Amino acid sequence: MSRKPRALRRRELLDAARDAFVERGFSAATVDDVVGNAGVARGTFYLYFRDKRAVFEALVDEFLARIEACVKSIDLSAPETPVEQLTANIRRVVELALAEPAIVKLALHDATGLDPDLDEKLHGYYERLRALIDESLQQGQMLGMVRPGDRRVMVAIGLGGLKEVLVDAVAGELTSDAAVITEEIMRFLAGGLLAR
Amino acid sequence: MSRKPRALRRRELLDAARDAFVERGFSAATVDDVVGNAGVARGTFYLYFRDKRAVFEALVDEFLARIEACVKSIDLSAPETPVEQLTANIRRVVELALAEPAIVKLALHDATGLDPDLDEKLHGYYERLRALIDESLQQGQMLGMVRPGDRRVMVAIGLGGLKEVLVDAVAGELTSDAAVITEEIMRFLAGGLLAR
Amino acid sequence: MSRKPRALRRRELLDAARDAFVERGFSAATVDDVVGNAGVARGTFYLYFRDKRAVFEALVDEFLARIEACVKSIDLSAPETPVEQLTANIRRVVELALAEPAIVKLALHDATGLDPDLDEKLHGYYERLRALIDESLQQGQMLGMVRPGDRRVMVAIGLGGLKEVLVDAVAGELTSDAAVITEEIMRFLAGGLLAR
Amino acid sequence: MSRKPRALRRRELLDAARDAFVERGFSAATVDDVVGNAGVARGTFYLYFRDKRAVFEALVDEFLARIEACVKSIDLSAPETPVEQLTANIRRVVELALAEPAIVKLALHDATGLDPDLDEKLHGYYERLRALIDESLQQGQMLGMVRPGDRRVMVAIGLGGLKEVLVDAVAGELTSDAAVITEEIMRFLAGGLLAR
DNA sequence: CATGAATGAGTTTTCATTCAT
DNA sequence: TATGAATGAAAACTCATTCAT
Repeated sequence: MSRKPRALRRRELLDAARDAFVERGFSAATVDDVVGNAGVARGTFYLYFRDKRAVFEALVDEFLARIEACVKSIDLSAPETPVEQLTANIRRVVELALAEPAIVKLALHDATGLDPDLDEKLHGYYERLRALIDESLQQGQMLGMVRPGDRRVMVAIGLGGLKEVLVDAVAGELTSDAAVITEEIMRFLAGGLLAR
Repeated sequence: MSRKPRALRRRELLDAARDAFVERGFSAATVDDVVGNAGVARGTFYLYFRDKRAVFEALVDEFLARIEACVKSIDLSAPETPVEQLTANIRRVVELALAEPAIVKLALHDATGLDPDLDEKLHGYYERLRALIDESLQQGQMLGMVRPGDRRVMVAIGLGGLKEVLVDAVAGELTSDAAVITEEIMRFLAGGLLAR
Repeated sequence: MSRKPRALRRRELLDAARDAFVERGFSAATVDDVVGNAGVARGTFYLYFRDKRAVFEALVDEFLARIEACVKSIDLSAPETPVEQLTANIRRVVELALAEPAIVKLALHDATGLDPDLDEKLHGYYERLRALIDESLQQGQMLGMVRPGDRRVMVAIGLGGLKEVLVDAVAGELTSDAAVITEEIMRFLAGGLLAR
Repeated sequence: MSRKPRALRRRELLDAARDAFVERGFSAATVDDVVGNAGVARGTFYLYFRDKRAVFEALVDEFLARIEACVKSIDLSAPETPVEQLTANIRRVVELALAEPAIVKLALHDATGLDPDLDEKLHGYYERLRALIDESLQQGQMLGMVRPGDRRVMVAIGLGGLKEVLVDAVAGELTSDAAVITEEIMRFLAGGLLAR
């Protein structure tokens, strides 16, 4: 009926799908739910996405691209100190997550174990993120700014901790103050949990 | 066919289900896969479990019970120091995870977003675990052994970090040496990542 | 886009449809295939044909009309003998078939069992063709040029044999020499298969 | 509901499918039509056949197997003459066709152009039948019992004629007397159509 | 005339669950 | 207890056709 520019209709379907997935979970949500939310006919969905998995993938792609855009490599020649740059990176990620709670829930919480292909894709993204962080840690270790240790384990803890914080934050179980969360994360990174 | 003690048959079905779920994911795995693995007829499954969700729940229950059994409250009057007790707790969890990789994958990776009821159950478990850790942290803070800070964020980071380490470890992306993993975790808790 | 004379556009669509139907079969071929071959938009198709069946029908009509044009009634007062006239008829049909293999495949091979209306139409054509041949046979019998016998069976064998020869010929399983095929058919009609 | 032996249920579904296909044509008939005829639930169909094409294929297989069983190789050392044996072959085929009109309609009339795989299968069957006949003709030619000529064309005419006769016969457009049809076919083979 | 976005009825297919044997 | 045939609700997906632009 209402002829819309292709990109706009696609956007509507993405948003409708996001809502449907958040509300019912990816498996339980049906294409019917999605088109119902979008207010279009069933067939229209397939004009824009091959299948249900494809929308999900597009949503995740979109979110991960935005996450990646938040993370700038540490620049030693910049006026800000490396720790300041790291803090800024984390803060941007936290702010993005708080601004897009629905997608965080989807991408970090619901996206795994649904579909082998999708898992693989997510795995690839994580690998890239891990590599990025690993590299920074290595640089930091060489400069004596990061303590020595098994970097893969360090990355895993850091990334896992960050993910859980984000998920909990958007689930409303934590403060919604990005500054507080960021500061707390930095304290963890700087000194662990134990007093000395 | 072969009349087996009820408990044994149930065990076989649980194991068969675990394998099926790990291989194909909970949604994609069919009851047929499960009974196929177990070598019994379809109807038999329903003599032991109400439905497909029930086996999954039983598996998760079982695993979480074993996790909880690993975690002993810190006893200040014990001969071991609190840090030694914490280390032992973490080490037991890591060893359990490495011994039961399939279940880790299921419980920590796939169990989420499938079914509102199940999600709630898992959430409850996590809440209990969180409360346990939170309590310990509080105690530690009062004793001056844990630095001050927003405990909920501290718990989230710690738990998230631990989960990710376990998932990565069973995925074979990390060392399989429980001692190394435990030590690395403790260093993180003790001093964060940054050198000083 | 390119405004073309109506008849030309229609011709393009007919050819595009013929190709699509030959390649994928009538049922499997989609209107999309047709307009794709023709290089026009989907809607354009419906400016020229009521529906998918209509193009098919138009193609079959066209072909049957050309077949009928090949077949001239036997004229006893003509300078050529009846057998010569019959031979010429058959030869023209064979030549047409060899010149339009795609359409032969469609009209004789695929056209059937698709749609009751279309079936009826084809049946009507065959009836007319049968009647034409039957009439000639009757005339021939009266003149003593055709042996006696159940004319309906005779027609069926002759028509079926001719169809099969044409289908096989365009399928490349027989010689493509119209003269040879025609001669062989005439020998069959003249003396059957058995030696004497 | 009504538990039946597997083979019986399968038979019922085959018969139901045959009826559905004859009534509506293969493309138009739905799995729903089939299970409706059989009086079972939709899912039951898929317990016995992979899909719609599979039942059709099974029906055609069955019919062609029966056709092949009708055709005995000509045995020169038998007490019956070769022509008598040929006549008996043809008569058996005609009788089978008259006894199973529905399947004749399907296998000879509706089966082509629906599905490339199915077409190929049918084509294979025809090839075998053709080879069988070709061989007999060759033998006959060597013995001087069959006149010389392009055997492939001869086979095509014979087979096409036979098919058309059978289709017309079961369509009620010809006599239903197997003896008459057989005799008429033999006269055609023996002497063609033209008097001499 | 031409376009192609939108429609939605119509089919196929899967699979958790039941229940007669 | 064990079996596995049967069920049927539920989804995904296709595609001929329409119609606003």
